[in-house]
Amino acid sequence: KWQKKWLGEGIYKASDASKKNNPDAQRGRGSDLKRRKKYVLIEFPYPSGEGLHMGHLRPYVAGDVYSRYSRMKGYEVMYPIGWDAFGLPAENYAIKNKVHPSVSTAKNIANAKRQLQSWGMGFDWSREVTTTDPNYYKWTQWIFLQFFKAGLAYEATGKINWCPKDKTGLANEEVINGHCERCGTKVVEKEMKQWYLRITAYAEKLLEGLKKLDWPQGIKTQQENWIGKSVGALLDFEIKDGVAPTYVLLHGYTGSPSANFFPWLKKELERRGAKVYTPKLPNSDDPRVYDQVAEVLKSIPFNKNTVLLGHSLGGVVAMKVLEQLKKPVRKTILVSSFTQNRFLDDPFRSYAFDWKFNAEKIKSNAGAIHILRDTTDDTVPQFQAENIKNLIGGTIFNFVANAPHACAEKEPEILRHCVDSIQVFTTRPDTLFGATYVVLAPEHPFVENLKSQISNHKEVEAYIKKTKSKSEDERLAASSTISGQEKTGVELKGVKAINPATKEEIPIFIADYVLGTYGTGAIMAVPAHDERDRQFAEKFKLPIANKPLISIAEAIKKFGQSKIQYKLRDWVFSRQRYWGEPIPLIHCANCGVVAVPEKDLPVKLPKVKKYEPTGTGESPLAAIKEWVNIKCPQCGGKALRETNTMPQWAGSSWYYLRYADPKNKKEFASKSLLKCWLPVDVYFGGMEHTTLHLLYSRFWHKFLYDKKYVPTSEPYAKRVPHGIILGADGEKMSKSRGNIVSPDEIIKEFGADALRMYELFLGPHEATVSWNSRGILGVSRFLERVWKLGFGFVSRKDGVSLAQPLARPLDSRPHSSNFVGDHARSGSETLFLETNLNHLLHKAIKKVTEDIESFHYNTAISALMILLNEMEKNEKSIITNHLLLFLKLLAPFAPHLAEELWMALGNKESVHQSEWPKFDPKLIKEETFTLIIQINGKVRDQVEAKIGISESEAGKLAIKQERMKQYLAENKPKKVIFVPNRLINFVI
RNA sequence: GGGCAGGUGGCGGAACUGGUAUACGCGUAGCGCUUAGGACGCUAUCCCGAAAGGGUUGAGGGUUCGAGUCCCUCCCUGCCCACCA
Repeated sequence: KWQKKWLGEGIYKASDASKKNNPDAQRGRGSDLKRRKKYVLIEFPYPSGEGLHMGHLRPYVAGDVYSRYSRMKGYEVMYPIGWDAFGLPAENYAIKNKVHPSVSTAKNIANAKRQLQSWGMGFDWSREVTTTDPNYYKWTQWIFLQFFKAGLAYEATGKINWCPKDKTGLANEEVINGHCERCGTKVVEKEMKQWYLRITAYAEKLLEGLKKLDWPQGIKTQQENWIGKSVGALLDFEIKDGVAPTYVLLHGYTGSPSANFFPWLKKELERRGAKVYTPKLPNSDDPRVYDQVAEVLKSIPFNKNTVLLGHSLGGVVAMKVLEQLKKPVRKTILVSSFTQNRFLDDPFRSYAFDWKFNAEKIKSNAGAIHILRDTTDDTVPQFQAENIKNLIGGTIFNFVANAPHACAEKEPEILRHCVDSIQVFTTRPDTLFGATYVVLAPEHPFVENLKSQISNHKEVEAYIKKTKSKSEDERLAASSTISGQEKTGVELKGVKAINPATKEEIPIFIADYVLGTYGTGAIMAVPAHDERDRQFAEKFKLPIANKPLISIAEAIKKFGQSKIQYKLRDWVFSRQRYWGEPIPLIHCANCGVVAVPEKDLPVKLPKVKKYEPTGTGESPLAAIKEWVNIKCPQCGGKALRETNTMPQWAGSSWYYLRYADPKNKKEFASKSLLKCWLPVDVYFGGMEHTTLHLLYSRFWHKFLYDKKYVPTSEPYAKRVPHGIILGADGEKMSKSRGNIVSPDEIIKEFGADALRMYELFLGPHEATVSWNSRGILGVSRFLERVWKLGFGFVSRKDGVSLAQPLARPLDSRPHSSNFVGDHARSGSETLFLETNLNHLLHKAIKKVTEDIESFHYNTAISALMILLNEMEKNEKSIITNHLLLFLKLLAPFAPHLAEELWMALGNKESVHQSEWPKFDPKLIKEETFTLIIQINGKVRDQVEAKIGISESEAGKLAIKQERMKQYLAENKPKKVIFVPNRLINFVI
């Protein structure tokens, strides 16, 4: 009854002050209030086929109580709700049952909505949003394009976490102990081209912003650790004989020896004593291969110690040169090169070029082949690296160039491949003198790099193979017993590194205790200072040199560069699945990657026949030719749509912004409304989102803030996390355990008020609790007693007997006591009792108010129970006002019962629109207190005393007590401690 | 191994900046009301003891007139991270 009425009257609608276009204006009720809004947020649910469960109930009830309370306090409250409706389950359901996800999603939403309303949730339904609604994801795509335009969304080839069951790539944050966060399947590594969001660019801001947030320290620390900032240095350990005597550097199409990284690289190599040739290739704007090759062969002497480097088309020239050589060179480095006529940035004149290669000849002359691929290359397609490898072999090295297509002035990564050196990251550059060996991660490119020089190459290969085949479980087992576990590794024989400080030659190892994904994948080992290095050194009988430290600044200045390293990785942002927001980009053969123009947003998901992921790394969208094939919006030429979709985290990264302005068609939300509502004042949610949603949405928000689209630097001012609800057996609720308690069933049996109150009464909000089905009887009885007290009072007062609308049959016999109506009362005795009740009520007002504000709902309910016990004892002296106050305190917790009784007492306006009571300090003041009398700190007696009693009076009063005689008759107290209004302690 | 949160009756849990440990509820027992009841009401319920009294907050030590609360050592549980140089 009340749920319908509340919904009909829209009592939970948050009104926008901005309609008056004046967000700072006085709002809400109460004349002393200024800018009083409360934005209360809960994590919007995923509408699954199973419906909402206890896990949803906890934060939602907490948020509901808090918003009802805040509304009564006079705040303009926004407590919105929506649906995080993209995601795998809907898609998997579609695969199985051939039902379009939008159909099942709509059904599930309707069901969840019914549930939420039956729980008595006071959401503002007029602001409902759904992430799968094109009107919503239009803006998700729009925000993505802002990232893209800012260079914070990029496509790169790299190893990513791949879930074989869900057949999709995962973000780092979605991998839990090597398993898929969603389905629990073991995650494998897969090399794929993926879209990334450059969250690492915001690492420092995300860290900095935490400081001023009113979040629990534990949550902040977790985010800090996840971002994992380390301040240290990059140091280069050159390899003995790592510098070749001769270098030949070949520039690319339209290039010259004075462009890009060439001058810098030449200088660096010459500084190391090498001879460097950087020929100017003829006709570089209209290159004819044989002219260029002839020029190189004519002017440069090649020998077995030559390193040949070609950038871009220079790489093609290099290959052609190799076809002609008589003897092999030492090494060939191909930077951003290719084997097909596939320049993307210019109509390249191909007629003059010969795209047939003598692969065998090149292979035999090239020496070690390094194929350097800039993963951000926008000129040469990424797959060209594979083309080269297929043609002539060699190793692909991925790196992020300082400018796309390696066009920056300095590209140290290229230098590193010219001069054989190992770069390490360390937080202790001051211990450099004590570095007695170097350790590489097994996947470190160096091993391939110096293959020919490593004498025990077979042994090394075997070790690498072994570590790669180690299962996740084995790795976990190894790492969980770190201290006891023997470290493994293999020395790379035949090569040595040079400690830049001592100039000593030191051995190089590979070992799996060094991670390929952190820092540079290589460390300098200082066994004297590092426990892990010491363990390793002891096992392999390596020297442990206790050398003096140098200053960090000096070490960095002389031997390297300072470096701040984060554990945080860029966010893998593409998924090879159907049911997600299409990434709004277009691949054009001429223009490269082009953003879908804003006017064409949203890029709607097309209808498909098959939802199955292909498993090849392409989304099912790739199969829809008529959707994929499109004209390039820039040049009008043939182009293809990006077929990857966004991860589920996309829609939830900004939904709280949309709530401020859910119907807006021109922008994702108007600035004035954002200014009106932001930031979210209280955000209720689970611990499991600490390093996922909470981090992602802070990142989006900070980006939007930098672009001046949102008015605050942080989205959520306060975070209130909650513990999980376990089954009665203390285990996680699950179908297989059969310990699931459904909120819907509880409502059927006990009603929504009992469900809500018991959930809150179970324990502290942040604690893990078990659902004990019997325990709900406690709050259920409490509510029935409230009912009896209230209706007994009303029927007595009005002389009518009222129907009993409770589902549970109540005792039909008349209540044992006799109520006295307001008007029938008189006399000093009842007045005294009335005052006493006032005292108790006002104490409860104080307690309940404070407890709600600190989210100690369990003790707030306990205070209500104590109050009810007292009111029942004094029920003859209850007046209407007492009951009204009580109902107000009860209203946030048990909104239905409170409303029923409230209306029965003759009110016209809902209790939820009434004003939260203030306690009167005068009424709370106690006149007496229990003076505790202690001997040597042990309680021996107690006596009632007046508040404010002095020490000497208290002493006299205490000594008078009968029981004190045995202690104080013979001994004079050595010392007396008096705590005013509390205790007196005699030390004897 | 690291970080965070904890360890209080038969159970869920209270206890403000050190000041009556066990609030509130569940369960249990007795009584009342009942044809009966797993409904309702009343009473009792940390342990030992007939009582006086004594003991008790994971274990042990310390500071203090006084410690569940502060300090040290150790044990255990949950969550998160995990060889991050």
